[in-house]
Amino acid sequence: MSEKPLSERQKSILAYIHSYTAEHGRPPTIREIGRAVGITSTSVVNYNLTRLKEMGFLERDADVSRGLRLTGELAQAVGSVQTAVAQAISNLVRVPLLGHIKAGEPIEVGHDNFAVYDEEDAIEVSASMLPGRTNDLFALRVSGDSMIDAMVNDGDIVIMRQDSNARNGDMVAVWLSDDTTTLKHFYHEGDRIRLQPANPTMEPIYVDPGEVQVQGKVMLVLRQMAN
Amino acid sequence: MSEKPLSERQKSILAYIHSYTAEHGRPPTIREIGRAVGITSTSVVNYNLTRLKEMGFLERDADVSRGLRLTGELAQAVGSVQTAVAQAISNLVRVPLLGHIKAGEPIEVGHDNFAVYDEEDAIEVSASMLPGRTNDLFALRVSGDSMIDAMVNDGDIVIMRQDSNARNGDMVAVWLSDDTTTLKHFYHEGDRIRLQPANPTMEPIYVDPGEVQVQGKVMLVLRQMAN
DNA sequence: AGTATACAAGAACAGTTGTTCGGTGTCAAG
DNA sequence: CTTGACACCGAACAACTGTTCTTGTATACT
Repeated sequence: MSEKPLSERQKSILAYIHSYTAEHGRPPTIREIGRAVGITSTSVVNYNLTRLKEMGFLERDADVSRGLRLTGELAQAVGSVQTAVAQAISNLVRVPLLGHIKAGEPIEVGHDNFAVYDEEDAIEVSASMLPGRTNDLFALRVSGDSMIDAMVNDGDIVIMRQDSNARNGDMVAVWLSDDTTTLKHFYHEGDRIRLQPANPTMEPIYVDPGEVQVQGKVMLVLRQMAN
Repeated sequence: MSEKPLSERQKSILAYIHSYTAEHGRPPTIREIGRAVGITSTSVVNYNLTRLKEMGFLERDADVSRGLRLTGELAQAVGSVQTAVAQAISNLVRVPLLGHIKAGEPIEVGHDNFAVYDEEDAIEVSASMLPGRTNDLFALRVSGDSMIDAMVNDGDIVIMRQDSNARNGDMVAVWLSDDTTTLKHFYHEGDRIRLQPANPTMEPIYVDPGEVQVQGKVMLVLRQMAN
């Protein structure tokens, strides 16, 4: 009995209930439906509503004005929506993809406005993976193989937080005085700085504090394998 | 005029409209409000509704049953919500974090039901980074340094698609006959298989098709640098 | 033909619902 | 004390709304 296809009339009734509810915040009356779909008699609307209810498309509260509500799609989208939206939106961070990071160049940060929500080039990540503030984050795409000692490949995306003060253990993007940019673990050791590659088989390098300029702190590395 | 505090009665009216709408998918009638708040006369409810409307807490459609709707919070949460939900949810993929991947062990996949939406251990990623189906994805945390030749570090998270048929160029998780699991680029070459490390400085290995078992296809690698 | 079923239309009914109007009590300003 | 704004109550009204009943049409099946 549930295999019968919906008639055009029933489809437009469902569509009208959907749009009307979305627009007015309440379900339409039987006569409003009839007027919209082109039915002069309320009984015909009622007939089709009963049919649609039997097919499971909507629920009805007897003897209650506007006592109908769509099941599934919209019922959830109106009923339990505030929680779903709150969770989904609050857990989703949109990080602008601002440029590239290459070995021989400083990091190019196009504009300094990080509160971007409608950009096309952006990376969406769960907020649970990015602790702290989420408004001073930006993403860069790695160009070239020069970062392989940091376990970062060509094409990888690094999400960074703009911060010129690094703490011990942080992985930072540093611009060295020899015009190279690398990603290394940062350690203050007395009057010099140890830059430790992420790859444990590789040796650290030691530099003077004046030779390094911390461009930002790496928060997350993303690598897409398939497109 | 807008600085007057809400009376207890008005606050409970607003609360009732909110909860009633969330529960039934339609605004309450004047008499339903009166019954809930403890007002016997419909005119008093109407009086307070007019007052609340003047204060900007709700809108009213004259001469329409249930013709009231909360402004702000709920009006948005009901009106423009389906688009927000559609965007937020459709762009957000929740990948279950099923276990660990180590060098000396096959991949352990706890349960074979991937349609997990309420698990605690899950990774949320933008759907734009995960092409194709999103229901047969799972995530594994890498243990140990055995994957450094695949540019994958200890603690990294790999998101994989369950797929035993690999195509040339795919990065796959393979279980070799010597009881090691590695991540390599997969290439069919005649009657043997070439497994190419992601690190371009490392040499490939060649194996017989019978010696490899493809556990899945790597879609994404995640590395959290800071917690 | 006869029958059953799905679909549709119009009318009428009864309960619901927003609105309005007269009246009451309180409280502070004039 | 009087006045008026404010909050409230009860009742009545007219319009709205869901339901039901009767009738009609078209199609398929026996």
